[in-house]
Amino acid sequence: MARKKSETETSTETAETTRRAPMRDFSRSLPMSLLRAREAVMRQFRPSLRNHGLTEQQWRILRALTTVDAIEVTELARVAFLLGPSLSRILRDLEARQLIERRTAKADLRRAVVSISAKGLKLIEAVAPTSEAIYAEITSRYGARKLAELQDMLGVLERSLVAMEVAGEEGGEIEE
Amino acid sequence: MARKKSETETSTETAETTRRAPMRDFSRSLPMSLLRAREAVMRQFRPSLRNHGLTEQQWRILRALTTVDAIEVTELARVAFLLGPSLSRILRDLEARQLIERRTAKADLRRAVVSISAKGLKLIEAVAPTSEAIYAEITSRYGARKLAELQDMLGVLERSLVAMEVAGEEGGEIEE
DNA sequence: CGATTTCACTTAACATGTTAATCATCTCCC
DNA sequence: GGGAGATGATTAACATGTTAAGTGAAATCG
Repeated sequence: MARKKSETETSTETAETTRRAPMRDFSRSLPMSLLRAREAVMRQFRPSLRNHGLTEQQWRILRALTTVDAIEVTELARVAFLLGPSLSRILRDLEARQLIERRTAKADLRRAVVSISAKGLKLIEAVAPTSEAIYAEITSRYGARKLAELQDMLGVLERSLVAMEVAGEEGGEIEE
Repeated sequence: MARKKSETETSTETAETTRRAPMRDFSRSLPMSLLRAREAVMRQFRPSLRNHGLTEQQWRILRALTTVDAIEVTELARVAFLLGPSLSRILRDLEARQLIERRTAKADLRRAVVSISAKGLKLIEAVAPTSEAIYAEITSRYGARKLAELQDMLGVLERSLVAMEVAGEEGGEIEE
């Protein structure tokens, strides 16, 4: 079905009639909804970050570092929601740009402790006003109450999915 | 502030007390909430896709192709929510694996038209049951009603952000 | 102790995200 | 109809996502 070549049309747009309707189910899936929403949000921030020579992830790391004195790499990965390998690379670059400082823990030579540098702090302070203005604009447009509600629902979703993972492993997957 | 070395502690976990509280604001931002929620969802699907040799994006493309007879590359990018360069690479690989077919439009030699192959369809049919089971499980755990509401809210957010972009450009950024 | 295992982090390898540049075609307008 | 500009698609270059493997140090247990 849906094979008709649309003879009543001007023909430069073949299949224009064929594709409109049946795609809905797919593009309305939960992963796609989340992806598009997040992309729409980040599209607001990226230009400003880019003007300051920062990627989204680099910003996340520096932003997280401003809230602590110092932090171990693994914990930083958890907080900034980055995988170890990504974090490793980014920290190498940020250190080369002298935006962060890294030292090894005295008690455990495996662990590295990271903190933001003065230069890094200055950069953050340069970006923050724009970022906060954008965030405020988003909040105002969407509604502060609704935004809080949305984030609550996202949190609940996240937790129910974590519970789902646990339930799927309780048999004993020790098959290495 | 918050510089005390925690002399009352066993000292292997320096800064353990320093970092718990002050991180909240950051990790509760809207982009982080969306990112974590989406990751929690995708974590459910990735293993199954991986078992069938598909990445998330390859699956999105094939899944989109099942809903149309054929589709132009640009339109496919829009529907599968991928940027052109990513799509280009993935289509090259999927074509090499004979999961899709590609031909050039007769009316406009710039345009390429893509469709799923029999082999691709078979693959989709092999993956779909597991995917749908997972989706059903998510729906059941989170609640169908709440899920629909969440997706509505995400859609509203997306649209209000698009409106925001337009508003930010209406002065005339003709500065090349 | 000392071998084995675990742990923190890094590298490696490949796939995708992101922006800019390139290439071929197509449109439009004179 | 021919040249300037627009358009569809790809390629290039760099950053990150993702999984597996590697490396060195610490914990564990015999």
